[in-house]
Amino acid sequence: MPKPSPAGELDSVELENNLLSIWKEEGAFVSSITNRESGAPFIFLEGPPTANGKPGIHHVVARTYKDLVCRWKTMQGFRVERKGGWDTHGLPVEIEVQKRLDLMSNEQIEAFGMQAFNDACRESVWTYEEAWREMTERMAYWVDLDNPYVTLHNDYVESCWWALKQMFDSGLLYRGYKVLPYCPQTGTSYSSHEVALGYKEVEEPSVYVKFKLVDEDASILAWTTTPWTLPGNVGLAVGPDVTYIKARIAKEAESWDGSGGAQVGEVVILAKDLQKEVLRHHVDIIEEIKGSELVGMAYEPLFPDAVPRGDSETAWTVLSADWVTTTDGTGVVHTAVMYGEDDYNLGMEAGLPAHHTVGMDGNFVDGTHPELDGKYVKDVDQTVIQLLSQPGGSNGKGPQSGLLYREKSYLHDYPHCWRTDHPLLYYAMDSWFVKMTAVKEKLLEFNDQVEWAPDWVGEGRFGEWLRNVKDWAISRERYWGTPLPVWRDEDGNMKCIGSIQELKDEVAKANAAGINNPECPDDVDLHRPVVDEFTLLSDNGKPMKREPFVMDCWFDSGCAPFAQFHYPFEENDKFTPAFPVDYICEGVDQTRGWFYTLLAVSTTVFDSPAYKRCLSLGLILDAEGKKMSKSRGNIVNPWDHFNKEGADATRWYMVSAGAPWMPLKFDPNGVRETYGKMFLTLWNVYKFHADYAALDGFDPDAIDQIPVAERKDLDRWILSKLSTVAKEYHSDFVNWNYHKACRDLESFIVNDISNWYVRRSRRRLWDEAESNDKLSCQFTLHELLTTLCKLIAPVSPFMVDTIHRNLTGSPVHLADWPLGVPGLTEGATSDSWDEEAERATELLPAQDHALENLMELVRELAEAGRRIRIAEGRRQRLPCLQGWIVAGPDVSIFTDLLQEELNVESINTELDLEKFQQIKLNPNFRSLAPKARQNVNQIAGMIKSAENPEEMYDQIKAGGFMLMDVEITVDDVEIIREQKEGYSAETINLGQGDEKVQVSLVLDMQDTPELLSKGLARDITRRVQAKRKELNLEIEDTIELTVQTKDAPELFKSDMEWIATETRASQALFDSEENFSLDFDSFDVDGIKVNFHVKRA
RNA sequence: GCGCGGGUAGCUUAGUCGGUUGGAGCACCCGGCUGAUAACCGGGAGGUCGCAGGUUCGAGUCCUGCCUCGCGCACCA
Repeated sequence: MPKPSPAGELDSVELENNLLSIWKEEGAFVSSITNRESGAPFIFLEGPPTANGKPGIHHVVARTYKDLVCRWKTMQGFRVERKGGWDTHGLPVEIEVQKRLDLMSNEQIEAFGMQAFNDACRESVWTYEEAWREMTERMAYWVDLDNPYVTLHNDYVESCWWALKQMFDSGLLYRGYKVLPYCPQTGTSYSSHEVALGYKEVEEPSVYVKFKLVDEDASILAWTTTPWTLPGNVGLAVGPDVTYIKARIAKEAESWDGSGGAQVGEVVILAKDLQKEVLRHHVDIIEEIKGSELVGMAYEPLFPDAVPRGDSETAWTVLSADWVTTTDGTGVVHTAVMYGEDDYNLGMEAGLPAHHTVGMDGNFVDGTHPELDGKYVKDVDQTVIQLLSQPGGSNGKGPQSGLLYREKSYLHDYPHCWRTDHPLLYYAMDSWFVKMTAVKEKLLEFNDQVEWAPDWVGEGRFGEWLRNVKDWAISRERYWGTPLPVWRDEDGNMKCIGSIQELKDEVAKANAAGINNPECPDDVDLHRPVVDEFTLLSDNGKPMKREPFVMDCWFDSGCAPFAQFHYPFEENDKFTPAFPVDYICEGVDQTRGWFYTLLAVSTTVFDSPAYKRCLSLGLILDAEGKKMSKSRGNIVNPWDHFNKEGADATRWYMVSAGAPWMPLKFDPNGVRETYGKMFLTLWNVYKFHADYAALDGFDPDAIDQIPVAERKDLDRWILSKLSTVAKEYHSDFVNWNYHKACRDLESFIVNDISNWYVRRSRRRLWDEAESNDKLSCQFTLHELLTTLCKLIAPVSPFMVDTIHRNLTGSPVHLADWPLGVPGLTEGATSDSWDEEAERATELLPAQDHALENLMELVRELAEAGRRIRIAEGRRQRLPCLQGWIVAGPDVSIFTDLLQEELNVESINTELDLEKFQQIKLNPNFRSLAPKARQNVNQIAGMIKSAENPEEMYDQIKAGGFMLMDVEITVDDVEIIREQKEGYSAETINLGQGDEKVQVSLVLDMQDTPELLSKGLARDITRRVQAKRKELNLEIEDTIELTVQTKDAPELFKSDMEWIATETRASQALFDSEENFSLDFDSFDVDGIKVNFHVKRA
């Protein structure tokens, strides 16, 4: 190791920028990996961000946690390769481009040209790549951005195709006709995780409609919140076990809002439980009927021309469905086969006609009703209501009062398009699915194997999702994405293509059969429209066209574990040992996103989990607790902090502010605090060491190192504490409690190292002569700092690298974790994550708990002394003649230290407790309560208010002491010692339970001429030192000092000499007369005026 | 509506198995200390521990209900 050079002044931004260029020059990131060539692999997988949005502070949070775990594992000896990644497909990209090119419909895009449109998308995804790269580098997130995986690359897409083919071959990929949330504006359906992005609360008209029975003069009431689905009605569903009533309107309603109504004498049928909710008329109940008795009854279609009956026998009849409840509506569910999932399933089961009354454009198809045809469904709610309300109703077969019973506005959350805000329509359509329901048990089983942080995300939120798993709708009626590689002929024969080679072969086969295909080169672009141009040949010799869909872009990212390596087409040796991955980390919003799609793909393709550990991060909010979003304009720009406090402070703040999974309220002031407290303090501790080490030519490799056992108690104490803190820090890391680790370490640096160890050691290094004591201190600081650097490095990698390099000559990122390098041990695996703590702690200095406890007491005593002085009005610089420490453990090894801290001439241990103390008894509820039961409070009161506690305690010790028939033993009371009145003393309590210690400090308050002289000397010295600093004098400069005091206590010669030495005065003149001079400074001490003058010698 | 996680001083938060006096930091006020930094130390002020019940000798902590915020889920018609 080289000898340290002086630290210099801190400019954290400059320091970090310097390091960034050094790292770049050295290839630091790469060498941190090659350095661990022989280590066990630890596999991290980067969740790909999309670069068509600007990076914000929330990305810095996620990248910090990714980085810190990877750096930590690297230091532990693992080989941690980190490939970057970009998510480049999907609707967000298309929408962005559509906005820019003003192409707001599919027709417009196709008119513009699919190739040109996709070219624009391909370009758009890199809009902010540079910004991402700069942010990533500046924050020191070490990830390979020069060789990332990119979801739009042919290699990546080919791997996705391969995965789809695996699903296709195992029957998990299927084409279905299903009701899906569909946006007529973007012309595409959505998967459940996309739908979840767009729920909005809206108020809409809901209607109660009469369905006139064919064979009876009565109507069944049904309710719907989507009047536009009524023309498509082909059935009514009732619960077989629900009780319904047949009721006759008895008299006119008293008041009536809106349209609809009923005449006296009309008969309606609805669930008994909902009568009060629904009916606005007084009715006579004719009879009660079971739902099952209603089944099979026929009713008049509302819009007779809208849906052709076909060969359905059940159309427009009452059907039975056990999911019907009476929580809302009428207990009768209006069923429009094409516009509801339950409706569709019931319709298929019961044989209802499946006919669309609404087109893909969201408009009613011709032939529905003259007043509705061609109109957009959401625009004609009122028209539907009017048609129903007219006399006889929309079909003319209803009662004079019409077919509308009531309308009511209804407030509910309804899904909207997450890109265009357009309300989604549930719409039956062709779509492709992955049969996730078939592997549900596997999903649950694999999820159980994942170590989730926090565990409730895995068990609760994610587990819940998996238990309700639905088939994954993966096709999109869009342009920019991985094309669905399935070709289909007119008979429904299909082929799924799993590679470029296979595509080429099939194209060649088709060409041979006379189909005129465009060329299909090795680098054929695996995107639309290129792949659409190919017509393949089915086994029956018929032409097959590609199913015109692209994949849900979440499917792409779900393929990342293998597609990043172009598996199985190349780099097989890379993928196999890297799966499942060890660690992923993303925002909790990815639970249903990436966390799910990874598992979905790995389960269906590899029958395996995709990741072993998942850290799910909380959302990031602004300082007011509001979610950060572009629209609110409350996004914090990371550069505001990178350029001010630096990335170290920003990262440390984010990690220490709270548990990773808790929402983080990002407070810019918190970053400033972290900088001021943690990093400035660390720097000054380092500076203290480095400056003196440089001055003294300290050599950390010197052979005459002083063994820890031979160093001062103060040194042994701080080193012991270092071990204790480091172990705790490590174990917090293992348990994902990074916030706790960082908070404790910060407190150690500020309170223990800086405010106690360094402050108490300052004079040791001032000593210009070489001494064992000074060396002990230097070695101790050296060891402290180098260990701290290693502990801090994963979280905040900059400053500690500078420090480590200066102190040891090598970068901290190649250093070993102070608690061991299990990744390097023979036969290690990444799963030994938890086991290393045990094996490697002997690397740290020896722990001495007794010494740590003793120092704790000493520090408490020092604080108690200050409190006593304040209470007595005795200033700190005026020494006390003597002090007594009463009771407690032997603190004699720290007597000198205490004398200095307390400014007491001599500290004595006093054995005669009685002299200063009296005792008090306090009840110990924990042991008293079980036997005293309800009398505990009375007994406690008696103990507390004992007139003579000493006597009572003696009786208790003697045994058989009873209070309210309960025997009180020594365990039931706690002895509190407090000072007797009239003493300048303070009692402190330390420890808990049996280890509880009470120690008192008593200070002598008398004044003597010697004490007054010493006190005055200290005050003068302090003022002169301040003046020296004010005059910008160097530490080694000497001065000429003049001091004038009048009516002051006598200043003894020895104290004058002391002042001169302390202030480096080559000449010191003490004058008891006041000769005012303008350039003299003056101050008051205990009512005495002191004038002084400092001049550089 | 259902599920998960929060609600503790003006702000950020700790609080173990229920134990009687709920700790810190920031900010504020007073004092002290300092050749020690944006530091440090002591003291003060600041708390209906979201609300209401319950269990208990005793509840921030356990139970029930409610309010509220966030997230997730949900077309239940």
